[in-house]
Amino acid sequence: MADDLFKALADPTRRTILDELTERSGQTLFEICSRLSMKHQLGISRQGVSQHLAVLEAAGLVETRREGRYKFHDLNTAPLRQITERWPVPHPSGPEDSTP
Amino acid sequence: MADDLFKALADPTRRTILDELTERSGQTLFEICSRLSMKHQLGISRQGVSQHLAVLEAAGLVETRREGRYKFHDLNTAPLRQITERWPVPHPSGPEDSTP
DNA sequence: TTGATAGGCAAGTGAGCGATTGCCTATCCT
DNA sequence: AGGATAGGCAATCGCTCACTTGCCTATCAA
Repeated sequence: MADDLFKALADPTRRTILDELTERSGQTLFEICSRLSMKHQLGISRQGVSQHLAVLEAAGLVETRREGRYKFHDLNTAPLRQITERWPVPHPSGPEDSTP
Repeated sequence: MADDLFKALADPTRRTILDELTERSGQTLFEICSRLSMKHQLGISRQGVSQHLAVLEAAGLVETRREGRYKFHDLNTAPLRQITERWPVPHPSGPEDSTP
């Protein structure tokens, strides 16, 4: 359950994929591949990205829909709510509270 | 940076430790060891727990203070805020939205 | 000081994971 | 039909990581 979620977040490449889908949801595998190598200088194979997407999907962070030969990947951040529900985070409560 | 945070959350034992510290902050290593084996049936060595605590501390999720021969471990959930700041989570917006 | 308690350091081992490679299927265009 | 595009499956390799074992240091009580 939660295991899948945290495992999915554990990899930096997967987190970058989430960043890309945050910026633009509904991308195909090839689009994501291009972005990773262009914007992030990530030299990774198409299958590598595909496997990452599978892990993200297992965690519920990515949902997919097929249209013809295209498969679009949509972001779903809802599972992240589990985290702050499990370990309540105190309010920022006004100005920054730097620890002197 | 964020790497330490997600790596720390990736392990189920470490998440259980966070649960225990949520319930009762300021425990010592031995207290945490006892709780893990008692309440959670986790057969893990003291050094194992110690290493986990070090990882959690590197992530900023646990802060420590020494008093004599005791070292107390306090929970700090503030780093978790990064997560929902990075990938905004939509409001539950009223009643539960179960996916039928 | 001796013994007991609380914790730390370091090396070794086994399993899981990220990544690649090679080949295969499905859809679209001409 | 044929080629090109978009994606999937499976086996393999290397490396990180969790965990253990063994020994060492520091604080407190008798």
